[in-house]
Amino acid sequence: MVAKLQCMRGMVDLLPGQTPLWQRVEATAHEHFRRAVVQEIRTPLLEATELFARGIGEATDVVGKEMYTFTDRGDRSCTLRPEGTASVVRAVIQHGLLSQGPQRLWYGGPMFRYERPQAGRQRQFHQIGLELLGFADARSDVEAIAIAWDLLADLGVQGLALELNTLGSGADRARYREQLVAFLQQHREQLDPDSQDRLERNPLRILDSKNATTQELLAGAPTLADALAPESRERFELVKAGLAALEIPFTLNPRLVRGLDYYSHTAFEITSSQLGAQATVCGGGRYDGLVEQLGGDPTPAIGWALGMERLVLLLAQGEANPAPAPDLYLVNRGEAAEAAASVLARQLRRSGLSVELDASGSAFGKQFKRANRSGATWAAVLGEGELERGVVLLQPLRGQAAEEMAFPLADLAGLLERLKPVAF
RNA sequence: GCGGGCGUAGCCAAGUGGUUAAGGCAGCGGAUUGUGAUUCCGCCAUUCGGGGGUUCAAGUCCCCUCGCUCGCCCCA
Repeated sequence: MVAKLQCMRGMVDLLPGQTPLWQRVEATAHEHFRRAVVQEIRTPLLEATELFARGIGEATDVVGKEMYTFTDRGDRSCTLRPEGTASVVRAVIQHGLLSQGPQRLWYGGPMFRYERPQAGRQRQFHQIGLELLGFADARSDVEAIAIAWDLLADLGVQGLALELNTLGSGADRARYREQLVAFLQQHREQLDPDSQDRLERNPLRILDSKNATTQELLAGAPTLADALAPESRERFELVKAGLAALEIPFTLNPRLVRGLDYYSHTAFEITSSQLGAQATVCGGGRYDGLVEQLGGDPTPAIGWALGMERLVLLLAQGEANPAPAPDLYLVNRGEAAEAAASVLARQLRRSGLSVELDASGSAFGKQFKRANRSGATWAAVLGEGELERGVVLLQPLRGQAAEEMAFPLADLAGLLERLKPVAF
């Protein structure tokens, strides 16, 4: 036997039992975006590596070690997108969309990161994301968060928590970064190895460390909140007040530091305790500097990304969807009758019914067995006898009384009238 | 990249060195050549993720490797 082929590590197939749930999530998201007047944008999966290097930040793990990067035949360095924001911003700049005013955009689709897979984390994963570009007001932060919150609530996800923090302006962060590094340098030996490493590369991320002794040490460290300029502080108060006015509950998490470089001011995560180690369902924040950093005019913006796999995990509860039952199962046998059955199946399908046509040519008993198991509401029988009489036999499969009715093949309208109310 | 657990059929699963790898579900064929329940009968792993080794003998022990899984890191 030839060695079995299987999909690559960290890549998964979504089988027919799972796709209905994905479709429901996507349809719900689309509807929420429609109501919020947010338009879809689709960008290529493949981008020049430089886009992510410049946009996300060289110091981040995503860029440093998780990207699917390769050289194409034209010797260009290409990367499979590890997230959506950089591409959206690139497209917006490239096509001058902001000259037409602020943009309210959403995107969806696969993202790629070369990581070790675990619960709620794959190498190819899917995100749905929102980007509001050209909006500076704190109310846009509130609106972005509210859209995510309401979408998740509408889907029926239980046990979610919104965590909120502010990273301040770029100037605030630079100031705080110095204070933090100065403090931590004095206690360098007490830091865990990872945090020591981050002291040079990305010191703010140390705040997020799960190491217990590092966290004890941080208790005495200067806080980001204290380093905020008054305007930044006021801005954050407005965001909190806006969320409170919408009755969206949140908890403040001063250690919430987004991993990607481009965030500023509002940062948030929506998490679930039921997800294991990868608890974040939705993460986002404000990124006022990114558009300019990628070559556009300075533009304030806020956005978030929602992890589809994690969301589906929360909704699935291990339940697989059964195969959908057809409205009608068409039993047929005999050369001429089989040909007529194909025609009939097509006519019925054109009328909107779901019809399973038995193409096996097996004995009637066998076909009926399959008809019954298909879960169909009706069995229709078209054999040589029926064809000669120009009728099709109709039999309800749900009830025990197997009342058979003959309908003229020519009178398709009458047949449909009989079928539709029950077939639904 | 690092650490723990696990790989027997499409799925669940017995088997802890001794002759032919239980069982269940699903599937397929038949009993029933024009009618769906149930039942009954038959079929469905020359092989235990893959490779090497130890042994008279390996699904069972050892090594390597691949994959899955949970966690670290990181993030959605």
